[in-house]
Amino acid sequence: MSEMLPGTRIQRKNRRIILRAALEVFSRHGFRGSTVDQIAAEAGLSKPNVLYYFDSKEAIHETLLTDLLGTWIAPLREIDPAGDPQEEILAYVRRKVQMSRDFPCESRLFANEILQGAPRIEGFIRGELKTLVDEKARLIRAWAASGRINDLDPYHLIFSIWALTQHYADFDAQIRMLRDDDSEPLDGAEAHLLMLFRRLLAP
Amino acid sequence: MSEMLPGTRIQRKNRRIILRAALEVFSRHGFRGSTVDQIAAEAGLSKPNVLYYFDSKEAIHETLLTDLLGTWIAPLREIDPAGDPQEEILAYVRRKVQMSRDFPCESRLFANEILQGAPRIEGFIRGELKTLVDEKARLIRAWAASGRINDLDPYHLIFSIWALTQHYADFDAQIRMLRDDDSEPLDGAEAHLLMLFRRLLAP
DNA sequence: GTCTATAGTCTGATAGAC
DNA sequence: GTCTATCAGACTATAGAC
Repeated sequence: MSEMLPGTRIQRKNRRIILRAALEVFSRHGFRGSTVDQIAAEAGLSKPNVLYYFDSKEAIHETLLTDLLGTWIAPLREIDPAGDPQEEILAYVRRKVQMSRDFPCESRLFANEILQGAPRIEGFIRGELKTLVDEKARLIRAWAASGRINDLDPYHLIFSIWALTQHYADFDAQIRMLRDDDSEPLDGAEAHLLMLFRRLLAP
Repeated sequence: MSEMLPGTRIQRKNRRIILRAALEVFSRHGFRGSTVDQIAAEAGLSKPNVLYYFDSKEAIHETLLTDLLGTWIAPLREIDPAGDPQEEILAYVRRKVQMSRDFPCESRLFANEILQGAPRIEGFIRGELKTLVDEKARLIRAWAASGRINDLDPYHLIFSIWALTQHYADFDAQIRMLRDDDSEPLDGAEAHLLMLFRRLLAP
């Protein structure tokens, strides 16, 4: 958590500026495709100054990824076993749509990482994420067994939610080029996705 | 089309080997993140030899992208206005699943390009692809108006098909890490996706 | 056609003045 | 803390021997 690191107020502020700039750059070009120069320009600082606040380009990237993972996993964790099955899953879809709206760069940073084979977050995926996904998959299976939602493979259901919601952040460039109006694609998408999952989940 | 370029049999063969290797490398690390050294190693050739067959790293990447776009657009083009609406769309989903199965690297190459803002294929997307998508969107709207399928936004329907099918190629690394068995994720996915779209399209 | 050697450029990181 | 200057290594691309 970069907010809790020691340092003066100006130090913490500059670290935040650099992280924000680096997120913009890394999310577009990936780790290898990004340069410290680009990050510095985006942050409005000199290259040596960026490397004064972080030990290395790698350290900036690692900080971003680590900060991201907690945020990334939260919406799934919030699914409540005590709630109404259909409403809980639809609320999860809404939270994921909101994430694509509020954190498109974070979504692309994550996508870039997975596209590359997830070398830096393999531990997170096989550990924390897998434990949580397995737990929620058991919950969804139990809900299906009780007949309250359609009986479908819980893993493919979760993958479908990820695919559909993250697509609007990750493939944003393509979607905007294919649309005539300049309205936010996600506004129409939310209603579409909720309708889709309502139909899919109906017993 | 690289197959139609002039040259001896061995020249065409080496060009194919290089393109195959470059596809593997570019699809994982993006253009900037890939090196000619990596491509040469993957192809089993020396670095200068690779640059004997292609003018530059950029030229290899451009050849790959150009070759890809035709393949990429074909499944959508095949949707037949004269066919049964639901069956035509489900057949399209099947073709897209097959693409993720047969051409996962091509899918990731495309994803990498879009993530970066689609700088190299903006013309293709705004031109050829948009024309085709608009045409098929009108067709789907007409089908919905006739009451033969559920009335939904045709653009979001198409985006949903892209998101769900390509996810299994692009996020393959994550999906495999989250599964216990070593069966092909796409085998179960195809049945799941067909069920999903059958429910979504039902009038 | 394929190699070794290398030119020229870019990039990550550091030194040292202020 | 921030800058200019710069080094060391990696990278694309080419020259030239064979």
